[in-house]
Amino acid sequence: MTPDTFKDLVTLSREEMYREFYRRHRHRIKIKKEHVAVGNLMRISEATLTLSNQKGFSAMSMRDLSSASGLSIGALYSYFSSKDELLDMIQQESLQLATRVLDSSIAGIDDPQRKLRRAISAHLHLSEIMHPWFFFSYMETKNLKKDARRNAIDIELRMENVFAEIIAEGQRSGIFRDVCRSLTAAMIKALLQDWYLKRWKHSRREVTVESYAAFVVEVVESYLLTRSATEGQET
Amino acid sequence: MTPDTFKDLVTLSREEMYREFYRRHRHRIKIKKEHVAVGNLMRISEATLTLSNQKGFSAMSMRDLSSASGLSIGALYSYFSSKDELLDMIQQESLQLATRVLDSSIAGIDDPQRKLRRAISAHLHLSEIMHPWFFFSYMETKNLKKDARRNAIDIELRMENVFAEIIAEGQRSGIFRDVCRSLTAAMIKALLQDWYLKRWKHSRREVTVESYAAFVVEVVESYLLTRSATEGQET
DNA sequence: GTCTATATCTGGATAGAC
DNA sequence: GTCTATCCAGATATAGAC
Repeated sequence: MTPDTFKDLVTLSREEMYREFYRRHRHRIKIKKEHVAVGNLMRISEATLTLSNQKGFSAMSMRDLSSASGLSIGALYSYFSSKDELLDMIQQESLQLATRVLDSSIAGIDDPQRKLRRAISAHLHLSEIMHPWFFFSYMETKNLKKDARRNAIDIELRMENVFAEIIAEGQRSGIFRDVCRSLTAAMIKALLQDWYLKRWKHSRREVTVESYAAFVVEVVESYLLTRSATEGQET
Repeated sequence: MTPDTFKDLVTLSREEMYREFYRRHRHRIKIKKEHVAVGNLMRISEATLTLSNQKGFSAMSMRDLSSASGLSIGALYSYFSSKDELLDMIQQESLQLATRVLDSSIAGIDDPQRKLRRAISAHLHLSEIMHPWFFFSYMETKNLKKDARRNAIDIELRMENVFAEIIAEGQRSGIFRDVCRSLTAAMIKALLQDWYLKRWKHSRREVTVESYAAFVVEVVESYLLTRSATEGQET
């Protein structure tokens, strides 16, 4: 998957994405004209992400959000009924989108090694495009209310499990060594998360998504591939 | 380094540690009787860490802190002059302690491979004992004021650089392959951080510090060691 | 649908008694 | 050194005009 085709896959939806967002949360939103609601949801979400990622969601006041989004405080409350609900909506949306895109990115691939590479690359590219969402989701999870937090953790574990499953397939077909699947999957997740959590560091060093993806694949494969497979791999 | 000797190395200081803490920040603290100040600083810090790590520092109110620490609000302000200063004090303390312990843990070791293993193990054990401090430090960095944040980032990079240096030494002496040092060091850091950021996950899976350390070493070495060194390594 | 104005409450911080 | 009482800025949330 080249970055461009991937970017197309996701960006064509930016307009669409907020329409989906609106539809999924229609029941809590007072505004009924779709095109109005979608446009404002966009402004609200983007302002929330920017402000929260700078100083944290709970330190962002409604006044801040009002002036950054261009809507009055009163208007904001037509889109959610409390600040906590806003947190919830954004969190849910980002998790849903991530799982949906990832699942579809590996659908129909059989070869475990290709599948693993694809999953890594897709996750990195997605987090690149959706950077503010991923960062927000990670940092604010612990500030969610109990139920929502449990849900977020569930989804995170399910995503990690996608990697564990791929590794299991590779082990069954004999191309991956017999290492601990859950630790290896956790390691991959940690490396993927580091990309969006420490983006300033990587971009200061002029590391691109592609080169980072290549690096992660190299590390993971040097650990996972059986010796014979490794030798078959090399230049 | 066994866990016990390491634990001893650090825990003998819990009392001591807060005395150091007090001395380093004496200039901003109004209370002059050392034994009083040290005891209260302990209560204040521990309550702050617990509350902040649950719901975030900015969501913790002084009233929360007052009842959790057992000191009145008025008394709290004898130990710091603003909530931000409290954040600062704890952040600084945890960074200082971490660098100090890490530096000393690898001092005097020459062999790069042993040095690398030792640095990894020391970091993991330290973050295990000081878990709340590490978690706090990571999560609240972005909420610091500009100067303090820059300082925190500096220290983080310097710690990462310790790993890069070790790798460089290993490359010079020919036992490590010629891979990108900064990416590899960043990877190690990410894996070390994952240990304290996702501790609930690892402990639910009954992964111990030792087994996690062994895993990280295995992954890193399988990537870093030259083929001949690897074969020399194996069973 | 959106705004302005405002009610109500919570937060950080201080003053002064003990 | 510590506590209680209190100040007041700034927070969330609502009401009602447009």
